[in-house]
Amino acid sequence: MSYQLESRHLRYFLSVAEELHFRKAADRLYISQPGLSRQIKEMEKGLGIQLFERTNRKVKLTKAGDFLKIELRKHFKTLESTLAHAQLLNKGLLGDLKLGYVGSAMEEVIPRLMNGFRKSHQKVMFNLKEMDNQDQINSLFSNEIDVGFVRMERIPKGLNATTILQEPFCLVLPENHPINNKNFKDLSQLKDASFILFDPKYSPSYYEKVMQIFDDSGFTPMVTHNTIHSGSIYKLVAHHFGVSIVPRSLKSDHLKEVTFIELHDIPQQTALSAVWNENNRNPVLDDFLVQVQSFKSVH
Amino acid sequence: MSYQLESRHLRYFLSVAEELHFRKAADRLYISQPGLSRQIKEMEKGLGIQLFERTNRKVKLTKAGDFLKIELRKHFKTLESTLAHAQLLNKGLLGDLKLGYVGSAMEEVIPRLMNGFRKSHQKVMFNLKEMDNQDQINSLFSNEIDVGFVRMERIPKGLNATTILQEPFCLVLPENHPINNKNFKDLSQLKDASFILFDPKYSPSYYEKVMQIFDDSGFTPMVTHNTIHSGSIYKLVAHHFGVSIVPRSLKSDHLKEVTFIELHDIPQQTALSAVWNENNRNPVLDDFLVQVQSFKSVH
DNA sequence: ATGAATAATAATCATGAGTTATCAATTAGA
DNA sequence: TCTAATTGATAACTCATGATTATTATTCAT
Repeated sequence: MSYQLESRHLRYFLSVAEELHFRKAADRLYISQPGLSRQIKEMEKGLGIQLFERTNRKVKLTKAGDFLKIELRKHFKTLESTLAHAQLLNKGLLGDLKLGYVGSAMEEVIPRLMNGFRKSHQKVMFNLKEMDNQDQINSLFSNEIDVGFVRMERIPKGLNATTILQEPFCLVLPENHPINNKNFKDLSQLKDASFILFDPKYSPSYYEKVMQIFDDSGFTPMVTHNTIHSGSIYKLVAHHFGVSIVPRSLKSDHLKEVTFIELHDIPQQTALSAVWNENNRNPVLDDFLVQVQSFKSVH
Repeated sequence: MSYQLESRHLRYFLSVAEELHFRKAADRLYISQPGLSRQIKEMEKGLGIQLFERTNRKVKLTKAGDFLKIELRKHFKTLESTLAHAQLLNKGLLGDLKLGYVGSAMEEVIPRLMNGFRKSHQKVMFNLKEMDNQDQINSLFSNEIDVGFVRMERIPKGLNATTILQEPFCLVLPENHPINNKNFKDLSQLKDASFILFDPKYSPSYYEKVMQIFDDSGFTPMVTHNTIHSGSIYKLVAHHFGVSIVPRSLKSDHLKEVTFIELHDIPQQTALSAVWNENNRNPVLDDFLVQVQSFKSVH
């Protein structure tokens, strides 16, 4: 264990191998010639390999030396690119980001965020998974996802959150329903209707808030169907299985079979929040959260 | 240029990355814990990469650190095998050896030498080329071949040589020739015969020696054909184009159409020599020359 | 609270990389 | 056949820095 080969030896060796001249190589390395000679000698002795043939006037590579020159050059090249790669990873310009989200976040928010983010982070890969609120919270604690997009009032301790959108609710009616934007006054007009709502398991606090709306309107709705997909809700509404209430971000102008009525006059709104684990050390996360902030400032 | 990454840093980093514990890693490296901490910190600062997440009680790899752990391990592995390869090259256990030779050397000598040599040097590749004497000498000086097998008296200065075989000449006669082993007395019996001899250009000194034999026998032969291939000589002799004289090593018992008569009673013999450039630094050469010496001691 | 575990800091030491000065051997030119 | 120039190796010494010891700060377990 008396000798340890260091990168320095390899660098020095390559310099001499390229110059085939100790003085010139030493100049190039900004060290003195005797120091270089000593290091090369030590390397030769340590490896048990004759690297150069010195004829007191000429320096020549041996077969082993010539082989090493070629191989070690490759070696430094790959080391260099490995380090460059690690630096990108460190800066968060390379890596992956795992997102969980409730379906409505995929309508607008996530595509927009990703679009802005990839301008500066082309090499970051996104892993996307639709999940209910509670699964997102669990996955955030176990670091299975980096950011969650949830609809919930109170974020558990240990997680950080920021509100992305604050939006009113929308009533969803079939196209030719007697109530429309013109004659709609308040929700009590629908106290006898069947309601199709998001599954309370998907987001209990969201469900609770919707129920508050009915409370304020003085009736308890007849909930006939539950689902977690807005598309399913619209289909059921179109086929007269009932009416529904959804966040405005799920409103779509492309649908002919259903109409939307925004509920401006009630105090309830629903918020979409981005949530993350404060101990998450994924370097990509920091940059992504900056993107989230700039998204908020625009909307 | 203030910071230089050394192998030491990489070794230390790998140790910590594997133990995830500075004390244990330091023990494994036979250095003190503070020294290790300093080196890692220096490496992190130098590369501008956060390698570990230290929470004062736990050490954890960052994404970049985890990536580097994997890559640098590979790195050391390849470096190791590169050095091992170079060591083999240095010892002459790996590499190539270029041989030039006159045709007769391929009958017995070269196959035998190669056979013995490959027992200890399986990985050495031979490059074989039949050449006339002068081409071999030139190729030795220009290092196009490492060893030559020639038939010549005086080896040029700058080359080393050793005699491998000293052998008598053989008369070559067609099968049913009036002269045979029984009634042969001396060469003057063939003073009226046609002779087929090796081309003097192929080996002038060899040719000169054969001519001395005729001189001593008191006649000048009628040389009707020249060739450089013993096989051609035998064919021509078999078809009664003439008789010939060849080195004993070209005698073959498998040939039915020609007979051989060894010329014991004349002073001339012919020598096969191995020749090499004394400045040749091919490490395989040294070991091969040892093989040549041991071949001589057996014959 | 208390004590054990762990990494970081501070101050000091000592190894060995690097320096200067010189030599020995070879080559080139007068 | 002398120099003079070139080039790598040696010897002695300097000093930068890697490593050590002693200590602190923090956290975790009891």
